[in-house]
Amino acid sequence: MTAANGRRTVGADAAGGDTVAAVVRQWRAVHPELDTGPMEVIGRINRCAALLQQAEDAPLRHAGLTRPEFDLLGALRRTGLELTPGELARETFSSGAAVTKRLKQLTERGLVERRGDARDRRVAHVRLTDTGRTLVDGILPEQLAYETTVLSGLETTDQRELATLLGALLLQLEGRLNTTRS
Amino acid sequence: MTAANGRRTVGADAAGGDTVAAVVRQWRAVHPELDTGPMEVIGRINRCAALLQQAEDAPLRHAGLTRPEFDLLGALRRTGLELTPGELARETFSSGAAVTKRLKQLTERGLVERRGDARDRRVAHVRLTDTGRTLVDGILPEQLAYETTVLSGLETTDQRELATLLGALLLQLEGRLNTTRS
DNA sequence: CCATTATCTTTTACGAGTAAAACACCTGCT
DNA sequence: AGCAGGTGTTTTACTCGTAAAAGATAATGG
Repeated sequence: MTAANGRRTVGADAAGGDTVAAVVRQWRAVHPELDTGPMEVIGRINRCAALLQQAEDAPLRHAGLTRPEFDLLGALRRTGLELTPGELARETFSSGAAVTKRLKQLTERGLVERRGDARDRRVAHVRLTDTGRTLVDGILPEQLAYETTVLSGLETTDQRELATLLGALLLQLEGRLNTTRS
Repeated sequence: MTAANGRRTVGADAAGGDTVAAVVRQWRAVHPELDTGPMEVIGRINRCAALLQQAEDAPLRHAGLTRPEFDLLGALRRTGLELTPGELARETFSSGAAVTKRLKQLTERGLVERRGDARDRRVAHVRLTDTGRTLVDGILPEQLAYETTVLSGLETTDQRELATLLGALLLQLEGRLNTTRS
């Protein structure tokens, strides 16, 4: 009872397939009456995200950045604008408090600068420094190249198909979750 | 310049599609020479995972459990065995330290019990209490029903196709990342 | 048989995110 | 003008995860 790698596993996952398939098999053996369809989608999305986050951040780590930090810098770079902390929070899907903390660190490292608004003194405007922009522009190609190799196990047509299906799902989720504030 | 919901956005995402598509369009405008293909897959996986985690845990929260806690209980339930902390860590893809902390809380709540090993006094064996098993068996159908509605925006055939593609990707990732310990 | 090394688990110190409150400032109404 | 309420940002208190070290025990090989 051993998986493809050397680690011993406890369950009925010897018979091939990914780890999520093994988990689903176990659940079906215990609760045959349940429809495990959703687990095969959601479980795999979560597991892929977890594995990708471990893997994909290698080029970032090399530059001393975390993914959330890079997302923040990237938002400034790809919009080409100065953004306020609130806008950065929306662009990076994180809380305002988290953005505040990240800005503090990125400012200390000289990657972004802040400037107060003349009219409305509550708001700040954040922009990339030259150093910050150079860093982003240097990392991005490496990051994309790395992601390309991570996905290289999948045919190009499958990658596109996957992107399309995920896009459709995402569209539903973003619509549903923004309206259904239960 | 407004997204489907009411929140103002800063970039060029008015033209429809999901938020990841909008981000990719911005990057392409700034760096037309880069192949943004991988972002459309990986970005969407990450974003889907983030949205699903907010949404999907509603039935769990209702039962006072976090997803990692439920994963731990679920591992015990679906294997039907007593598991050691180490095995639980592997089954739930988390660190040993995290498992230790969760076990402490779940034990205090009377959902799991521990028992020492007679032969090897380093290891502990953890099992569900009756309360714990009842809780898991009560939550699981709700959880699956909820996940079904979350995915209901996608045709059944598309869901299956998505599950298949994700399974193929996951198989690659799990193989690659377990061998390439860079 | 004892020392070294490996294994299993917990502890410690710390970093990072969150929700809620606090601040600071604007805006519109009377 | 002045205040009530709204908005943008930061602070506070807390939770949770992690890495690394510690602790305890087992296995191996001179």
